[in-house]
Amino acid sequence: MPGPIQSIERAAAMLRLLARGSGQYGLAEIAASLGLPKGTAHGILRTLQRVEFVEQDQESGRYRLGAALLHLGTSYLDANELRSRSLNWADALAARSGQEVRIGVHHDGAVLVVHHVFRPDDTMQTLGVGAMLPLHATAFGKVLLAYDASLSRDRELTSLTRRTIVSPQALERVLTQVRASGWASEAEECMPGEASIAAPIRAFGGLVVGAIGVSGAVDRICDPASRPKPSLVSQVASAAEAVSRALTD
Amino acid sequence: MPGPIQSIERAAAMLRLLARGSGQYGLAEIAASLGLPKGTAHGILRTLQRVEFVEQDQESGRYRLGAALLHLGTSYLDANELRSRSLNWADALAARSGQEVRIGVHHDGAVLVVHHVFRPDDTMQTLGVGAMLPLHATAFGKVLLAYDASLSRDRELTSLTRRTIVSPQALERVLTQVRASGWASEAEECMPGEASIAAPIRAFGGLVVGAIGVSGAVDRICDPASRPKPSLVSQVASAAEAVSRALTD
DNA sequence: GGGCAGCGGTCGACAATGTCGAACGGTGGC
DNA sequence: GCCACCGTTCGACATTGTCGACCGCTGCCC
Repeated sequence: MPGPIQSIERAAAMLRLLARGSGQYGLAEIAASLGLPKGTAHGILRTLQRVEFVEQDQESGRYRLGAALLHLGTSYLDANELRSRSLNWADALAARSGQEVRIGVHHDGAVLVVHHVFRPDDTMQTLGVGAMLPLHATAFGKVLLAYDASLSRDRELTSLTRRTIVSPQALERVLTQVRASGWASEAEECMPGEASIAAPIRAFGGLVVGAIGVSGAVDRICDPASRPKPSLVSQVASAAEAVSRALTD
Repeated sequence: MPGPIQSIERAAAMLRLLARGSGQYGLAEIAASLGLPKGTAHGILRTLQRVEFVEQDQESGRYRLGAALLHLGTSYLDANELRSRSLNWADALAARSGQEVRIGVHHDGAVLVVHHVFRPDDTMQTLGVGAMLPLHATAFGKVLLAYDASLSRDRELTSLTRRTIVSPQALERVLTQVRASGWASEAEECMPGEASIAAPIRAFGGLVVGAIGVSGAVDRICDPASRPKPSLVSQVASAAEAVSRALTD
């Protein structure tokens, strides 16, 4: 069996690099980061620019991601069956709970948000779709970790707040609890002052393909002892079951 | 000067194809659409799948866009300076006008929406960012056409509603009017019952780099004679000027 | 003001890769 | 049950992508 096409893999690596950090890199930086000669990197960038996957800043000469990717990303969402079948339930959960709602899937060692409903009364809206959230420090991520044995657990657990779980043993205990209860939560493990609750979305045969849940200020999501509010847990679990049924019809 | 890298161009064409229509295609369809032998198309798809730009449905064997593209699309937005500098003004325009607001740039013969603010009281939110809108039948598109001589005008003008402008001469007269007034509008030219108003966002030297505007039900955007409401025109023009100033600071 | 380092970019020799025709097993429709 | 067409594999080889050497330009430092 022949291997993958080298120049396409290199182009993809280049795009991933441009999606990180400052989002703008010079030719020499890109070449160095990917271990490629400048001539090679330049040839790939010239082609990516021609297909509008990359743009070059006229003044600084630096490269960044191009507009064509936005359309491809949106098209991915439009065709994403999990998302299209979950939309109504997600909106209903937002309306009933009064909290912001997300649907996430596992992608590249993180939670990729494929749908995001704002809190109905928020005016400063930020685009949550496309964001990558940590697996170990969000309720969404804990759900995905709990039910997907293929996900790597030997990745180092980064401390994001004072409450982030960084011990693999402690995380494993939490995941056992998630499997027992059928939902996950976290309070101020990802961001200070913020909490989340999530439950698994299952496809045929019970396979977990995503997570749906709510998040927001910790005093809206949890009681004063930082425990998730039972009414919210119930609403999230119901929404997850409804979405799962929609997926298997 | 050597040409572009063929396999990267082919991969990009494949991704663009998968962004169209049903969003799911078989190998033979993809090969036929791009005029490639099946073996060639398969090699490219295998690599795109490996880098998660493409997924294959297990049951049908068909290919679709992959999750990695969503993250790249979002990263493009995060790094888009026009968008980041416009966010506050767009939100302010939405709050003041009570209408949904979009910011668009020209991309691939259409208007690419890079920011979208929902009407504050809408509950059924659809993701407008990443959508491609027609140039000739939206206020956003007319603004971009009016001020960008490089945009092709010999593309056939598709009729979308009974009111769509399909005559190049009629469109040119409208664009002359847009340049004279400094803003554009349309009522039911793109979608029945919908109207929009937009104004140009200028960078250094007056170069038009995008358009900002409002859209919604025609009776909210226009008077009973289908003319745009002067108060909305004024608000859109003010927001466009404010964004333009933010871009040149 | 001059020199130098490092930038983005170009070009062509050639080694390595990507191409693609032929063949395969599987599936669905008639 | 047969056939057409699917996705997939494989290997010969022609073509392409690689990349070292070199370029002009710019900014910084002495």
